[in-house]
Amino acid sequence: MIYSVLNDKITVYDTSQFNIEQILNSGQIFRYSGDGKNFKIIAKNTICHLKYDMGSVIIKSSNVDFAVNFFDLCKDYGPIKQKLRENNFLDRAISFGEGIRILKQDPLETIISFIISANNNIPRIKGILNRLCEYLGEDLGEEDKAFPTLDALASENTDFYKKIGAGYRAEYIVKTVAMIKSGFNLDLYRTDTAEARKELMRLYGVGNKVADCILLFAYNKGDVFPVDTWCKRIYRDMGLPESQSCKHMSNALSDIFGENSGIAQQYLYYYYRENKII
DNA sequence: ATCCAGGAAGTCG
DNA sequence: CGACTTCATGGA
Repeated sequence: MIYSVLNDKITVYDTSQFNIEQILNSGQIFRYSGDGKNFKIIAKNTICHLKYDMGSVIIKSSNVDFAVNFFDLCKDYGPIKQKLRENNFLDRAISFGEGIRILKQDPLETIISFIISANNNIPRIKGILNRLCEYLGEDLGEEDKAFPTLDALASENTDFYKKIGAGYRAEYIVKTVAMIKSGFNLDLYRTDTAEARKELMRLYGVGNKVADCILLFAYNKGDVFPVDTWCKRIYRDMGLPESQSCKHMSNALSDIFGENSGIAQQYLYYYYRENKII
C-alpha cells in the first residue's frame, strides 16, 4: 500500500509513483491550478487539494473515498514500470515521468472534455472547460464550480457552446448530451474494450482517438494507445513500418504494449510534449 | 500571413 | 475501405 488515510487527509508515501505536476501535465485532466507548492483539482463535484510535505504527497478532500478511487491509489505502478522498461525505447520516458498515474475520471466529464480536445490545444481546452463550469457548474465555494450535471448541460443550445469558445464542436456537444440524456448507457466499466469503444464512437464528436482517451481516462482500460499528433512522432521514432493512419498506428502500438499500452502512451506523450520533440 | 493544436464528420471513389 | 476536405479559435 502506497498511502494511508486519516480523516479528510490522504498521505501518499511513495512519490516515485505519485508526482503532482507530472499527473497534472500529462494531458489527461484540464481542471486544475497550482502555484508550484499548493495544487487544486476539481473532479466532477469534488475538490482535492494536493501538496508535498515531509517527502510525501498530502491530498485533502471532503470526499476521501472518491479521492482514493480517483487517484487509483490501490494500484502499484512499480511492476508495470519494471516490465515496460524491458522495452529500451521507453526507458528514458519512464525515468522522466515516473510519477505519472492514470486517473479514474467521471465518464460524462471525460466525454465532454475530450470532444472539446479534438484538433485543439491544451490551453484553449482548459479555457473552454473553465467557462463551461463557470456558467453551468454547481457552486462549490472558494469560487470553485463543479463540472455541470447532465441536466445542466442539456439545458443549453449550440449558441451557448459557441459562446464559450467550443467552435464547431458546439454541435457535437449538444448532440452527444442529448443522446446520453435519452438513455445512452455510460456504464461501460465491465464492457470489454473493443465493444466499449464501438459504443462510445456512436456519440457525435467521438472518433477513434477521443474514444481511446475516454476508455483510458474514465474507464481505466489499459489496453488502448490513443494516437494524436504527438504520438505520431512517437510511432515514427520507434522505427515501425510507415503508416498514415492513426487507427493503424494505435493498433500496432497497443499490440506491442498490451495491457500496459495506456500508461506507456502516457510516459511517452509526457516525455515528448515536455521536451518538445518534434 | 500561415501553421498548429491530445481529430472527427462528410463526401467521394 | 482509404483519401481528401472542412470545421472555429487563438497563440506562435
